Amino acid sequence: MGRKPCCSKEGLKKGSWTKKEDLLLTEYIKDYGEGTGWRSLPKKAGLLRCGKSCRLRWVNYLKPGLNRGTFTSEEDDLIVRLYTLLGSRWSLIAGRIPGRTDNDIKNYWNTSLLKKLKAQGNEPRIHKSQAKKRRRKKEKPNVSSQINRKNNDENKTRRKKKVKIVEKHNIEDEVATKIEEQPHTQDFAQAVSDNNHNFTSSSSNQDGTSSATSTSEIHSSSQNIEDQNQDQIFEKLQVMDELLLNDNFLFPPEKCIEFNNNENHMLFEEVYEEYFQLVYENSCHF
DNA sequence: AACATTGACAACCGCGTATTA
DNA sequence: GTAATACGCGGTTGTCAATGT
Repeated sequence: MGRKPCCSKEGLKKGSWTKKEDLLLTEYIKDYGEGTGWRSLPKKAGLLRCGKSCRLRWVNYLKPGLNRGTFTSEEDDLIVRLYTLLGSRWSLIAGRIPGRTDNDIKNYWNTSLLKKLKAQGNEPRIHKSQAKKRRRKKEKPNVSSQINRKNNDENKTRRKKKVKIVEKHNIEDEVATKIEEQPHTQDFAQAVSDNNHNFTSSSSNQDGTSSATSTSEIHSSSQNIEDQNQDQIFEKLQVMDELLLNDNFLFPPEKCIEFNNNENHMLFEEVYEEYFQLVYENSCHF
């Protein structure tokens, strides 16, 4: 027994959207907003489409502020680095590139960027913890009832944790709390510095790979320490990623004019800068 | 000119997760 | 506490225009 389809397929239109449909959807969302429920939206808006289809059309094509121009080399670089760290978590990657959607980036990656990188002999490697997650996901058997039960248990725990975080009124407290939760990672800057120190014997090539030099034997013998450092850095990035997913942290400081007079602005700027510093300084080692 | 191939991107599908009844 | 429902994500497919033969 499979899951019920998200909507009845009978009488619903599929395929490319017409201008009229786009207009109906845009007008409806302009009047009532996005939060009215996608499932009921098509009926209310007078569309013969599945709610899912409406959401996709809005998010990927009609939503204001989307950047539909060609990808710049800076964006390419950022996508590669984020992919190396996060794997194919396109929505997370898109969240760091204003104006781009997950679908955009995914398509661009699959059709152009990956080929370009392969041609340069520069195929990115995903950080090992992301690779592990991927394997686990693939191996996971499809037993929905058991999983549902397990999920509900896990949901409960997550909800409790979430409530705990929401109760915190001060973002600074939240940052401090989350950092404290990470063992041996109290000082991000120090960790970056330590990490860089460990890699002083390595040099980044133009193609993004790293190569050992005169102290390669030290590098080799400290493999475990290096792994631990990478894991620590990666854990930090995950914590920061969680923080940056907070609405207040969504875009870079220069894009957040409303934060300019906000007491949290400096904190945001620091977290954001440190996040990207970590991405840039460590992605080639993952 | 006709057909085949390729590339880009829009859209669909199934699944996992979050929320609600 | 549980099952049903809704949402969002990532993988995949479909479509169409551009290019090659």
